[in-house]
Amino acid sequence: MSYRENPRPGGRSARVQVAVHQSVRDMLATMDRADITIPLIAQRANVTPSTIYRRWGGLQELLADVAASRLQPEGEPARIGSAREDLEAWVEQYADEMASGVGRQLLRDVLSVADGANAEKCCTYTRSQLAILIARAEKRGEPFPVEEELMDHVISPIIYRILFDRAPGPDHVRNLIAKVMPESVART
Amino acid sequence: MSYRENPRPGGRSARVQVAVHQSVRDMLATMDRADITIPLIAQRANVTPSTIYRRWGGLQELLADVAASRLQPEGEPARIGSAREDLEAWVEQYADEMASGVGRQLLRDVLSVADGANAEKCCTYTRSQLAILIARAEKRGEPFPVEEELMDHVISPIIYRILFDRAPGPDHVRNLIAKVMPESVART
DNA sequence: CGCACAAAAGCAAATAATTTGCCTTAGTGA
DNA sequence: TCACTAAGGCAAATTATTTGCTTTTGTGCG
Repeated sequence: MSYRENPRPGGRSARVQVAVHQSVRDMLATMDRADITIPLIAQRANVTPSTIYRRWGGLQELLADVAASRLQPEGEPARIGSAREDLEAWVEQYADEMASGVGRQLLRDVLSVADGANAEKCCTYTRSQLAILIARAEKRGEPFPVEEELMDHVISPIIYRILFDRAPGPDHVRNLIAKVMPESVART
Repeated sequence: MSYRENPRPGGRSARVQVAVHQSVRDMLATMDRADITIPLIAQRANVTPSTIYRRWGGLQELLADVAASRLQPEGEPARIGSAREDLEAWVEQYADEMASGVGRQLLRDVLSVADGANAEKCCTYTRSQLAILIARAEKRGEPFPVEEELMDHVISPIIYRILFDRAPGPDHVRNLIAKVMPESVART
């Protein structure tokens, strides 16, 4: 009565997935999210609603799935200058993206589903971007915080504020970074 | 076509609210959340579904509302010993509650709605508990972190991990606290 | 005290979404 | 090429949601 596993690479199943995701992205971009319904998505993607219900379960799950794929980073963090500068640039962009209306909504979508798989995915994406920055610093011999510190003391505060409070300003973001950089331990 | 403002103190409106909230709590405690529907809640609360739809808008909003009220702290942080000990005890309990299945779900519910009012509420609750701890420390002349530091470097990492990753263990929580305590600035 | 008013609830019909059983189609591998 | 299987289509049945209209209930005023 319901069959959704991970689709085989090139089959019909995969095409449907792409069409449905695309349809959702289009709709998210052009209409009010409250007006998005599965029958509408299905129509635009040229599939029947029952296909979507069987594969995803419901609107929330579908939105979470789409959101997770949109939160996947598109490339490596830019190379600006020192490892620290790279980090600052990347984090600032990350914070801006997540704090934007769209970003916020993606975060909510990803979190609103009981199955934490999508949320974990997006944490993994972030870690892997940070890992790249850390590797660069190491290669160049620059002192740099470890991943855990960055996650706990830079990423977490940013996301927490975005989700529960007001988005952090650029100065605050820079401050968070300053605090975890190995040199600047001194601080009251 | 829809009338939901903040209800007058003692009226019928307030009674309905209590009944509906109660009904939701009961159901959350006894059944699978996926089986909870507005018609069921309405039946148990002895109101009609349309009342709920008009007052809350939908299931997500109602769940978010109930979740926010359940996240409200019930009393002051316990007095254990030093300000730091009080903080440790409170944070540990907080982390445990939030990391539990129920807590996690409450967080998700509160976040899953576009209107951030409920999420902000729960951030405010946390701040006010911390403020109490800070005030105690000040009164006793014990050195203590400021609110912002606690929010950014203790609460945020805990909640981030709970939402996106694995729940932090008690040792990690203690570590986070150790880092923000004014004495223990020294650390690589 | 009782009356008029307004806000919110009830009711029920109309609409829309979701679920499900059964059938068809398209990929897969022998 | 053929049989097999997983996934999609279709349509009927079920549920949830919306909405117009009516009724109830608290509130404040005379």
